[in-house]
Amino acid sequence: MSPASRLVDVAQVAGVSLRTASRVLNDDHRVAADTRGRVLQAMRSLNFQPDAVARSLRAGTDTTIGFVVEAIADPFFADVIDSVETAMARHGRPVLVASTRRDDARAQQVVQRMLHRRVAGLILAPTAGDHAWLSPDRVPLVLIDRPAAGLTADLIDIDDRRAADDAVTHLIRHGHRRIAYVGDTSSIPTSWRRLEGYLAAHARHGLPVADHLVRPENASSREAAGTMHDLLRRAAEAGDGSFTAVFSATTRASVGIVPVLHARSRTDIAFVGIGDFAMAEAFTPGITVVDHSGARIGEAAADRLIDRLTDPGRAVEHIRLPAAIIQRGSGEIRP
Amino acid sequence: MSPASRLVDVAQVAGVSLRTASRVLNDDHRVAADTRGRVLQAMRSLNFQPDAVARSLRAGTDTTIGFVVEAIADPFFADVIDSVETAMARHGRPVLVASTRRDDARAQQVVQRMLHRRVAGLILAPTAGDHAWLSPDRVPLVLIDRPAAGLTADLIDIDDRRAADDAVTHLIRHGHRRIAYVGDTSSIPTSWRRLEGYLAAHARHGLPVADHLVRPENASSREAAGTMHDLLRRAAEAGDGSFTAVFSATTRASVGIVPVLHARSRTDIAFVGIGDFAMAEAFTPGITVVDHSGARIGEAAADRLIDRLTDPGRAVEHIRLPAAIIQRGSGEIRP
DNA sequence: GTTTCCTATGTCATCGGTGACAGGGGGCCG
DNA sequence: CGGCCCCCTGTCACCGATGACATAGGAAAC
Repeated sequence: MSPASRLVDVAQVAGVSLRTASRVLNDDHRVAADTRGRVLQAMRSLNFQPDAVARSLRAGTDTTIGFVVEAIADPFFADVIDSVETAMARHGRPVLVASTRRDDARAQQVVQRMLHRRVAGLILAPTAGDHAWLSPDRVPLVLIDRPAAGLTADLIDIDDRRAADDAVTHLIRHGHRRIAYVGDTSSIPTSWRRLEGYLAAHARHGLPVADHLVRPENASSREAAGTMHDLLRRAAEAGDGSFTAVFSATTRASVGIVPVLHARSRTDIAFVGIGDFAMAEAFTPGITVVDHSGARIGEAAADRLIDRLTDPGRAVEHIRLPAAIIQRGSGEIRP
Repeated sequence: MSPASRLVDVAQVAGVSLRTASRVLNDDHRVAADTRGRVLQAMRSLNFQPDAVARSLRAGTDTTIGFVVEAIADPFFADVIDSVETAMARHGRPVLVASTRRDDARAQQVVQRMLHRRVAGLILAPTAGDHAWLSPDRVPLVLIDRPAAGLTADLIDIDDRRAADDAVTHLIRHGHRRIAYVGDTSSIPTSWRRLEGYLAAHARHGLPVADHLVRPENASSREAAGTMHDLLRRAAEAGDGSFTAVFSATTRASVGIVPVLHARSRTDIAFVGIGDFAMAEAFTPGITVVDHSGARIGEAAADRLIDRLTDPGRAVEHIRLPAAIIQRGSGEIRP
C-alpha cells in the first residue's frame, strides 16, 4: 500500500507551488487554465484525495454533523437517523451518532465530545434535564421531537397535544367513555403534552377522567405490558375499574400493550396509539395509530441544519410536522 | 461564549512550556508532581478540553470508528449500530455511520470518505460487489453479516446455512412436506446460504423441492408480500401448487409475509422466519423465528475491532454467533 | 573533584492543508 | 515611455497538538 498522496506531492508533480495546487483544489478562479489542467492531471495520476482532518484543523470546524438521540435502535429514531444520514450524504457531510440512554450526564458527555471534534452542527433529541450548558451560539443546533429546557434553538416536532387529542377524540366519537391512558415518563415534554391532549379531549366532551385509568411512567415496553395486565386485572375485579378503550401515548408503550391484548384475546377493547410500527396492519383488527413519520422529521431537521450552516444568522424556527390518524380497525371498535 | 481554551493557554497559566502541559495531558510520568498539579489546576480553571482534530492530524489517525451498512433504519442493523455505538462509547470512540442502499458505487464512496477522515477502523456490512478496492491493510476492518468478495478480513456472522436448515427441519419434523421458500436477492452470500440450507434440509429428509415454491429475489417487504399473494393464488388455482408451510429467509420478507397470511386468516399455514422482530409474539399464533441478535453481533464486532486496533498483527478470525429457534406457535402448526 | 547518568523541562519541527500578503509580468492608459 | 492595475503565482505563518532532540541541574559513581 503506497501511503496516501498529499497536496505537496501533487504540486511537485505538476511543477507548481503547494499554494497553487491548493487553489486548484478549492476552485479558486485565479488560476490559469493550463496550470489548472496540469494540477488536475497530477491529482488524478496520484489518486489524490484531500485530508479532511487537516482541512478541519485549519478551518476551525469539521464538516461532520453530530446526531444525538436516546437510543439508536428505537424504530422511530432509527428512521430519523436514516433520513438524516441520507440527506447529509447528499451534501457530502458525514454523520456521527451517539445515544444518551436518557441519561443527562451521558448526553452532556457525548455532546461535549462532539464539540471537541468541532462538528459543524448538531441534531439533538433532548433528554429531560436542563440543557443550559449547551449554548446554541457555540454550534449550529436543531432539536427534534421536543424542546430542551434552557435552550432556544430550531425545533422540529409534531403537535403532540393535538395528536393525542385527535386520537382520544376518535375513540370518543366511536362511543367510548372510559378510555385508559398508558404513556411514558411525563418528565419529557413530548409525553406530558400527550397527556394534556388526552385530558383536553375528555374535557371538551364533558367526560370525567378516572384517575386509575391514567397510567403514565412506563419507561419501557415491558413496563407498559405490566401496566396493561394490571389494568385488565382491576377491571375484572371491580366493576367500576372497567374501560372500553386504550390510548397508548408512545410507540414503545404500544409495542408492549398490543401483545397483551392479543394474548388475552381482548379484541373487544379499542386501541389507538401514537406512532406507527411495523406489522401494525398485520393484526386482526389492524392497529389504528396516529403517525408521525421519522423520515420526514429527519429530512426537515437536516434541511434546517444545512440552512443554518449556510446562513447562521437566521431566526430560530419551530417547525410542526403533521400527524394523521391511520385507521386500521382497532380504533374503530365500538364498546 | 469565550473561545475554547487551548493547551498553550493552560501552559501559560501554569507557568510552564506548551510541551510540559502536553506531557501532563498525556500522563507522561516524567513530570514533577507539583508541576503536574499546577498544570491540572490550570486545565480545570480554564475548562480545557483537548482538540480532537489537532490530535488526529498529528497522530495520523482519528479515534473515530466508521460503520457502513445498507440501511440504518433496518431493524437488524439499527440494533447492530446501537450496540456498536454503546460499546465504542465505553472506549471514548465516536462512531460515524453511513448507508449504502445496496449500491456498490455508493459504498465505495462513503468508505473512501471515511478513509480520508482517517477513521481508526471500519465495521462494514458488505454489498454484493467486489471489494478488492478496499485493502484491509489500509485500515483495521471487521465485516459483519457476510463476507466481502475479494477481501480477507475479520468476519462476524451466523451460520446462515445451518439456521435455514434448522428452521426447515423444524417444519419437516412437524409433518410438512411442501414448504415454500421466500427470500432475498441471492446475489448476497447471506441469502444464498440460506437457500442452500433450505435445500439441504429437504435433501437430507429425502423430500423433493418443488421449483414453483422457491421464491428468492424479494428485495423488499412489499415484494415479499406480493410473492406471498401469488403463492396463495396459485395454490388455490392448482391443487399441485399447494403448500402447508412457509420459510422466510429474512426479516424483511417476514414482515411482508405475516400480514398477508393474517389478512387472509391463513393461520393454518405454518411459518418460520429467520430474524426476530418486534411484536412477533403478539400474533395468534406467535411467530416462530430463528433469531440472530443484532446486539450480540454488534458487540462482537466492536470487541473485535478494538482488539485489532490494540494489536494490528493478529490473525484474521471468523466468528460465528449462535442462532436459535424461538418457538412461538406459527412454526409448530401441523399440516 | 570530575565524570556519568538521569530527571525535569524546554526548543524546534511537523502533521496537511489554507489565510494573509507580496511580487513579477503583461496590458492599457495618459 | 512611465504609471497603474490586474492576473497569476509564490512565500510565510498558522490551526493545536505531539515526536525528536537538547539542556540545565542534581545525584550517583569513581
